[in-house]
Amino acid sequence: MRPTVHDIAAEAGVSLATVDRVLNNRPGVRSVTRDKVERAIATLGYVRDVAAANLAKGRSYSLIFILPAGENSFMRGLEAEVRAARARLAAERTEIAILCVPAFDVCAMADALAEARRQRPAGVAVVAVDAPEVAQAVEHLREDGIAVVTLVSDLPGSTRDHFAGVDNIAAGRTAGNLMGRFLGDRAGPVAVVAGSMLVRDHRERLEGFQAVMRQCFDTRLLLPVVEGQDDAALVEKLVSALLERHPDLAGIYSLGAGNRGLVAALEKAGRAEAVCAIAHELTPYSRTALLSGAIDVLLNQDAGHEVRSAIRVLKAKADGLAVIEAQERIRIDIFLKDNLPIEQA
Amino acid sequence: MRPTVHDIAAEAGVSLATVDRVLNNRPGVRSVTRDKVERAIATLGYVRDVAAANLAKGRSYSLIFILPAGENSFMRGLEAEVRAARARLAAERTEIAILCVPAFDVCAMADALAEARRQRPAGVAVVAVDAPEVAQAVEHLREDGIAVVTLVSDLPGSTRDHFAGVDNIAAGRTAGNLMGRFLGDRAGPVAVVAGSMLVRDHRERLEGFQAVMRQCFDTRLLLPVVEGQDDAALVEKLVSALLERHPDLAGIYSLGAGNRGLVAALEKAGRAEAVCAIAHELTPYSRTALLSGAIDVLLNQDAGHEVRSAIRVLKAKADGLAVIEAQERIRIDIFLKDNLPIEQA
DNA sequence: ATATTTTTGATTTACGTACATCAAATCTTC
DNA sequence: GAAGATTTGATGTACGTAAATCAAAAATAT
Repeated sequence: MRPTVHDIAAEAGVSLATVDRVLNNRPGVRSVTRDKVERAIATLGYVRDVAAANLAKGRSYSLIFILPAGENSFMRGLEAEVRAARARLAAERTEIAILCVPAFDVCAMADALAEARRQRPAGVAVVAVDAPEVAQAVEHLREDGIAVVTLVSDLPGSTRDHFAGVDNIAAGRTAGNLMGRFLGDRAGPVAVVAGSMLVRDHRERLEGFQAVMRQCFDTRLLLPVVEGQDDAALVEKLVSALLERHPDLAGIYSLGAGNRGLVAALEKAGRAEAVCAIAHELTPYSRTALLSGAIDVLLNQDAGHEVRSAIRVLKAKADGLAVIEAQERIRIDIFLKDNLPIEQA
Repeated sequence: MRPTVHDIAAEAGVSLATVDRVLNNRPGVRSVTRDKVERAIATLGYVRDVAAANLAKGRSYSLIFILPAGENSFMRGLEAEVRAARARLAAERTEIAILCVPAFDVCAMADALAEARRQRPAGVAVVAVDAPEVAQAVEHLREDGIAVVTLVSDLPGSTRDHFAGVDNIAAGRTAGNLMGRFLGDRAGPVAVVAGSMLVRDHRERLEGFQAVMRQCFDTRLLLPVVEGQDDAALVEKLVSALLERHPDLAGIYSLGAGNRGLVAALEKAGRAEAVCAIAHELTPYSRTALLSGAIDVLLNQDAGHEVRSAIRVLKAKADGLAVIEAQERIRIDIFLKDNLPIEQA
């Protein structure tokens, strides 16, 4: 049987009230007495029952998630994961509210953060737009003792408690390594399609990709980056142009969204097989393209993991507890058609 | 404020006792009354506070982990993860005991399972040896209503509740795909080093690897499998022989343990760079080899994830709850030197 | 209508911890 | 050794649910 506070009191030869004073370090205990109690705790191996403690304290966690609106598949998947987590955590004194704001809109995001602050939650998770106004709004939250976690996209200039997302430089490097090795001695240049260089993730992926290509595959010609604004139609136009201009194009690294356009362009040109395509994020579209061979490798961040990690960290930070960094590291998934997880309904 | 059972009683116009009868489906409630209560639950959006319920019930989970003894790096890492989880879960009414049994010893494992059964835990997690006696012992546990999860290595002939591990056929296919593409047009045969064909994981990895090589890279000569018994010294000897016999050896897939031997052989022959090596499990040794270039790709299963997943599933099964399959799927990590996680102390 | 069974209400205790109050005991200090 | 301050004990209530008891009410059977 696990020891309780009563057992500690008996073992230490003090009253329950004194044990309580020691456990919750309240004043009015002589150090000799405190020692006695602490020794009893150690010998009996007492650990506080957090469930009972939270019940007694009436502790509950209210969290707010701020996500970009719009029809980005990945972001909608992320939202679905937040909703799933909310349903599960309803039974565990944790309430989650979701705020959707227009994508890439600095003012809207700052406003949403201010609104979140007004609601005085225990913590806020935000897919951050990398702007000073947003960093400023995060500071205000932190000043009010609200835990803040950035999700997917970080905000390095701020004092956010934690970033729940992948190392995008490493992701870019990985893409570079795979591209270089997959192409081997095959001739032809490599193109990079980004969403926008204004977004931190994309800049970092590009940086990593270019670094590896320069370092390890320096004979390979790297074409200038084109920006598709994460828009499928624009991406298709740009990639079609690339394919036309470079009949010997060997590979394409698509580090943003809009993969539908990439695949459409490749297939219309009849070069889906010939060109080695590496893209990001597993969505219904990219899954199909991977299986058909139009895309060769998909790099992915698991939205479910990111959301669950963000929640764990927010709760821990709200209670002033340490987080296990190793457990909260979000890994870069590499999917080939052979290790694609079964599609879920 | 979240509604409580009292609120339900008030809303439904019945007593607390009746609400309790409905919630815990005890007998003695007319269906009309039951409906009233259920409607109140729905309208107020009541969800049972599991922490309070478990406290009241005095519910606690005792789990037993059965792991192979020996100096296998991966298994010791797994044990460390179990210990870490035990320390964390002590505060959450979950007690974990660890039983180590000699590796690959069918009798010892059956005995351990019988011993576990005697202790009447809520659940048992076991790194299963694939043998009928073990499956039989698992049946006995299940008959006693004890939840059973296989860990890392499955036991398909049994009625275990769940398998917490990776799809090893997919892992083998992934290795095959990467090997084929990394080698490209380079000439030379590919060798496979297994631990033992008596172990299910290894058989499955081999099956997947061979299938992809035959299917997609059929011009590549695949040498007959050699078995290194997961022993570094033996692996070194076998790989050295392979290197000598095949001066044009292009690649090696090591699907078992003993990577120290693999790397030693490659380095002594001065062919660490030239030969494309794909191996399994991230350990301090394999990490070094990946960074030095001796190993080109590491496939890994995250022991921490597997342990935490096993615990979640065991608790859910013990309570007769459903598990979220998507959340419990253990992914195959693919590590290149570029996406290797920071080493933890 | 009465007897019998079934359903419901009212109330209490318990789980392990937090927190508050007030009295009693023990220390300081002069 | 008395006055004051500090430390400790005893006790009660609360959190939200589970589970039990016994009485009261309502339904059903005779």
